Amino acid sequence: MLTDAREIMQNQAATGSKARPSTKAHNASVDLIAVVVAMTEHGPSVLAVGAGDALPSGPFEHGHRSLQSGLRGWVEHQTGHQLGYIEQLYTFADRDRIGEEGQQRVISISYLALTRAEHSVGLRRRLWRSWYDFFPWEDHRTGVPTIISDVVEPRLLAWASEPGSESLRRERRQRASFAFGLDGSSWNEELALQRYELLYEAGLIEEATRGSERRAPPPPVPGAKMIADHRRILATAIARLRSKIKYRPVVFELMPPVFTLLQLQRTVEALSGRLVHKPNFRRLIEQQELVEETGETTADTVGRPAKLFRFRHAVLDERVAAGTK
Amino acid sequence: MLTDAREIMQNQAATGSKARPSTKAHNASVDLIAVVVAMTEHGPSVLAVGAGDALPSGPFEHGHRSLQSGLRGWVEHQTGHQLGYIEQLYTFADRDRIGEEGQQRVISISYLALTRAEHSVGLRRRLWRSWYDFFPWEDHRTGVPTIISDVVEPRLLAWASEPGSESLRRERRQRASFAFGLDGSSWNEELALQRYELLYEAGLIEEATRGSERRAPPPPVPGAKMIADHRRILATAIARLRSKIKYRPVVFELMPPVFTLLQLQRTVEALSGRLVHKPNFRRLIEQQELVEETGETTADTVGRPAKLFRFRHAVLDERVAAGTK
DNA sequence: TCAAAAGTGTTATCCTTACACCCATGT
DNA sequence: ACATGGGTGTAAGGATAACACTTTTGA
Repeated sequence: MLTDAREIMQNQAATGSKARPSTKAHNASVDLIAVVVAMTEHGPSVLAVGAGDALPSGPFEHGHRSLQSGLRGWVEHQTGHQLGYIEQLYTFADRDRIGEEGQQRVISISYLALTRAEHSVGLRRRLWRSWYDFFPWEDHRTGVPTIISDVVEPRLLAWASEPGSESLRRERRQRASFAFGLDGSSWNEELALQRYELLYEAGLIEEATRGSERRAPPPPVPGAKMIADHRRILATAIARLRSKIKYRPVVFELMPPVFTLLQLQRTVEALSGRLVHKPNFRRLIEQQELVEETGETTADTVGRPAKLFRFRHAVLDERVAAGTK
Repeated sequence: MLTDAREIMQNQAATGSKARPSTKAHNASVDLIAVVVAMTEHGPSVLAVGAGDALPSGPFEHGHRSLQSGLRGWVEHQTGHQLGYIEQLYTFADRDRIGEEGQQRVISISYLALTRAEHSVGLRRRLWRSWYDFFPWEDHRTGVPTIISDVVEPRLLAWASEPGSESLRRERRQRASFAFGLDGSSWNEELALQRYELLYEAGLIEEATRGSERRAPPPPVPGAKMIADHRRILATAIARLRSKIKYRPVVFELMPPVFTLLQLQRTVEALSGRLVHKPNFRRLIEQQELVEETGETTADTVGRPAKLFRFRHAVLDERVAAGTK
């Protein structure tokens, strides 16, 4: 783990961060990518463009005042949708791409944005797709999906039984059990990214088997694919959001101004992919003083009319830690 | 909140992410910035370059295989230090900088890295500085630091009493109390970034008062300054690390291969800036099976010899959630 | 009267925190 | 003997999860 010879030879006086060698500009193009989430009739949904298999994105341009405003601009251009809450996800460097003057580095900065589907303006090419179209194994609201025991588990076990060292096989079985709640492990909805990466590593994701790979790739696990690594970015967003709703009041970005507690509960359940205990959920929300009654009740559907609530925006000043679990 | 006219006029057919307008390349230079943390005799420390007021950094170059390897390269060049654990912090766009051909966008990608101070090779310009030099109000290991009641609290209250609306003043007082544990609030060590931002907003940070500002800036709160926004990046790293040690076993990246439980406890305390209950800490660590006995005991110092432990690297496979609280 | 949704009360369990105390070793 | 660090037992308190049950409306 020592510095290799070349590095040592090159070392001269260390330079402070501002005294960088300016002999040559090392430029890259910068891409902004958005995972825009809203609740639709089909569940927790993500805004897609193109053939419904791409996240809205575009280059960071000189005219953009900031990264976030650049992102807002592209999403509005491509989907006619205004963004509210925005949070950065991750930055990564794509493989080199061939540009006009030889190879060109591309930096991609991904964001998670939350809105309401009705915020759209006009009817451009815009598509809401349930995120469970892309990750059918992530929806546990009606129990463990059959796809796990029917497809995911056997194929992961096959992968974990491939030739190799026994310790490698044991490690693979262990990771699979932990990520998907097999054997004695319990399901943890926040591991969405680990699950995707595990399937990817096992060659069970369509995007993973491309070009000159091995001779017989196993058939991929069901789930709509996306271009490039957009599905991985979506998995990152889902994991982040599932984690965040537990300690920050971000669900309300997805709610209409006025809602019932059951509607709020259904939203949380849709995001986390699992059911919650109704009486406890209501107590938790009211006890945290996240909402206040409007005084109105629902008149519409069947059943006893429910009180209507609105989010207490004041909690954003009062406390940092407050969420739905 | 509607799309403005200019935006609507510009809108044509929406483009998928790969069908971006390629008429003009929009390039930026990319900077990598590292917050390298280790435990030294002076407590939790950060690797500084220049006059001890800059984080190691350098441009992402074409020769770099990845963002992380570029970061490793720059840190090794500037400090002779090998990095182990690395995690991305945040990406931001600096204000435009004047380059050779007019203005030039600069993207900065910041990272948190954990190592041990002994990992250094050679003696280049390298400096470990306790992070409490930069944030003296963050060390609560020996009780609430006097600087809070003597300096921070009165100046924040003065700021919260400036002319303006009553609701603004109430909001400022509320934020100050919450962030610094004033009035009835309790201290939360994870709010390091919010505290820095609050002080910055109140004009109490030296870096905040530059150029043609108001007539009489108040004297800044004690604490070593850094160039540009490096101190803010450091605050981000501290907050991230303080949060992360609670649910991921990252402390061990800072420990020698073999250590006593008290040494581990001291490290956790140094990072979080507060003391922990010894018996409970030991039970927690052992119960989580994060460590295993080496069979050896310490022979050196005063007191009863302590058992030596090593980190069980296997837990990285077994579980994702495991930490020191 | 029944289904659907809104609610209330209470208990069991676990986790965290704190307190009290004993053990082993060197000066 | 006492200071320093290692180590065990146990109980109080709070948060979480679970179960049982009542209320209000529309079909």
